[in-house]
Amino acid sequence: MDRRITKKGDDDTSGKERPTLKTLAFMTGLGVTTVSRALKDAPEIGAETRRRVQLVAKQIGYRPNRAGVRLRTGKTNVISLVLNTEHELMSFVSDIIYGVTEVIADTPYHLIVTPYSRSQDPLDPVRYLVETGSADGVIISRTQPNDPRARYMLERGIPFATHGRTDMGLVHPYHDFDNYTFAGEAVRYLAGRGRNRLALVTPPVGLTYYGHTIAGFADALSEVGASEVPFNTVSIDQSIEQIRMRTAQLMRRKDRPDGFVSSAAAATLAIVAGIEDAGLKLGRDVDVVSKQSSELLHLFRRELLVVNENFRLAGSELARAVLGWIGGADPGSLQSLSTPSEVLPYRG
Amino acid sequence: MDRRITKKGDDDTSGKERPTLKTLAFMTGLGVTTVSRALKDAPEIGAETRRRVQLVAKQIGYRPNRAGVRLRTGKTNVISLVLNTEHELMSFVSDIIYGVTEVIADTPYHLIVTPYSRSQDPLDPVRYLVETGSADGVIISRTQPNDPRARYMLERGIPFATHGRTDMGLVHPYHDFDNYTFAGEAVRYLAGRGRNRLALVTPPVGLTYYGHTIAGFADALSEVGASEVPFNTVSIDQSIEQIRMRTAQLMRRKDRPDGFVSSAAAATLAIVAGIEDAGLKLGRDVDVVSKQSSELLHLFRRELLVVNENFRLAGSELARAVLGWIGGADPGSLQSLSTPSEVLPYRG
DNA sequence: TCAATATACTGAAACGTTACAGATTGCCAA
DNA sequence: TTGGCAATCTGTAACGTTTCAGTATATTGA
Repeated sequence: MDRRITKKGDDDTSGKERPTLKTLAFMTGLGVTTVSRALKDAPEIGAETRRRVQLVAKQIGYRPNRAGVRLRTGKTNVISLVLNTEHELMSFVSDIIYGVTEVIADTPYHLIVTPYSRSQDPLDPVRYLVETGSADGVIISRTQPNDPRARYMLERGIPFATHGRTDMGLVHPYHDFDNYTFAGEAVRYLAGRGRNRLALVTPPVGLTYYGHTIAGFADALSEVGASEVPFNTVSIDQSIEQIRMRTAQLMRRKDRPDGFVSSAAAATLAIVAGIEDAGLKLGRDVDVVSKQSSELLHLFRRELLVVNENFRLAGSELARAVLGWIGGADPGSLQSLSTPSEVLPYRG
Repeated sequence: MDRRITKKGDDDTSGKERPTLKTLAFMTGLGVTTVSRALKDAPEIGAETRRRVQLVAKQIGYRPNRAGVRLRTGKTNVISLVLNTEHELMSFVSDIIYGVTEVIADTPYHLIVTPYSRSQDPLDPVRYLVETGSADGVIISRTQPNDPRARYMLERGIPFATHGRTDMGLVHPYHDFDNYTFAGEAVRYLAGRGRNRLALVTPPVGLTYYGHTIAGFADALSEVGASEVPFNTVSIDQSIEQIRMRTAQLMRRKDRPDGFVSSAAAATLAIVAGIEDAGLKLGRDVDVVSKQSSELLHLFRRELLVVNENFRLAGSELARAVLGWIGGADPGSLQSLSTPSEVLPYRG
């Protein structure tokens, strides 16, 4: 069945059909080739012709057919955001998405979301995208120091950006939050309040920023002369209940910490619940510094100390980076690091 | 510049190139037409040929080229989720996305996210999608009783599903949470605890579920003989600070409410903050029943009373609905309503 | 036996775009 | 005048798919 409504004749300018190059060619009396080139400012088209074509195109609202372009050139005008469906339950995903869409709004690009589940190899969705040529650029998160996805995409020459850095001696665009500084500042702040037995709620083991975080934590600890209370059984991608229970256990011991540094807001809620389960009071018995991506923690407990991480910004930076690489920029110049805010106590 | 690496000859089965129908045709010794039809189980293809083609296709990992299909047939294999970038900051967006992706995972469909900002006409992105033929199906939220987007898509004959119902006498797929029942149950529960001066934190005025919510609230109020404390200056898409401030003002008045029904978790945080700003205590001076989409409110204050709304389910249902309509099902049969959980107090 | 018919397959055209290899025109130098 | 060249423009083919209108072969009916 043919979708077209008008009959086979080529010369219809009449109907409701979407205009194509052929339509423009007919209206201007030029050939489709000329029209095509005029629209992309090719040099061998006369200045007046060019203006004329572009005017008509604007008037009738011509938009290139994506399928045509994609079939002919391989260019999809698609950026794919690859997301883990299990871990990234947490809200910040929508912030990243909005950050990305903000940047690509004025471009011909579309954003497609490519999910994968815990059980899958994280490489699967990336391989799919590359093999089927479904995107011009890819954004991945949950980046690892030695990340097979980044390695694969570098090999295959497809532009991408990672949320978080790698450590493979390979250069590619990324955006990262400076978690080394975050953890360090958190420790220094707690030390400033006289806390000196600190526990760290780490990012997921294996991700690059896990390393950054524990390094910042450890370095600052020795700098200020505080000590670490090991809390290795907990990381932020565990369930709320797990974290809460483990925290309560920890806080009932005599050698309990008097300060926490938490890498995620959701985990912080659980930490606080655990602290209170153990009958202790936030701000008196223990202080908690936590990252957050929306301004909610101070509503939760005003004693909490927060550092803001802006995921919408991350999304924007990542989008800019991929687009930059697609546009031919040097990958090494498309790396950005976001500096943590100061540690912020509640200000009434 | 030609993308292809191998030379012009048509008969390459050698290289790393992605297999096409032509490749399959060459390998099987058939024509491309036959291969095409064999792959889609057309009746005029011999049973053995069909199996042979499908086997080879599986072996070499043939996947139809989306651009080719789209150009020829107009089928995009894309579902678009249209989102407001300003209001829907709140976390549940990611849940919807994951719900959608879960359903389309085993289909050839991709999910694209089409954003629009507050300033824009909500119809704009929908018009864009339809005019450029960018999607086979659309999912919209923030549905209004008389929704121009739904009307437009019905006119243009493009399958869609709405998150929330309309009230235009037109039939189309939707998924909705039963907010009438939610508000009613909340009132009854509060009345059961002896609360009889209740305030409602409404959904955004103008959306369909605003009406459902206030109706459920009002009906239950008169049923149990409680009275409403007007709180019209507040709705859930206001800023945290606004809600908090207004709540504090309200709670300092002598005719303050002794119960709240809140339509969103984020607003509830602000409500509680406002209550406490006024020096009152949750559970003693006032009770709050709130919807939530993740299990966080009980961590926040255990005195809170919650009702769960599952947005991941909503995403799945919406996706199923659009796919169903695309697949030719009766739109009227693709409507679903999700029943609220009971009101849940904290259970240690 | 012959025509009608069913079965299994096929080439060509088209969707909208861009790259390639011309074609046409005018102008200038020799 | 003529050859050469630059400036503009154009037709054809190709990307991978599906549909249309066949063709070739076997099967059936009388």
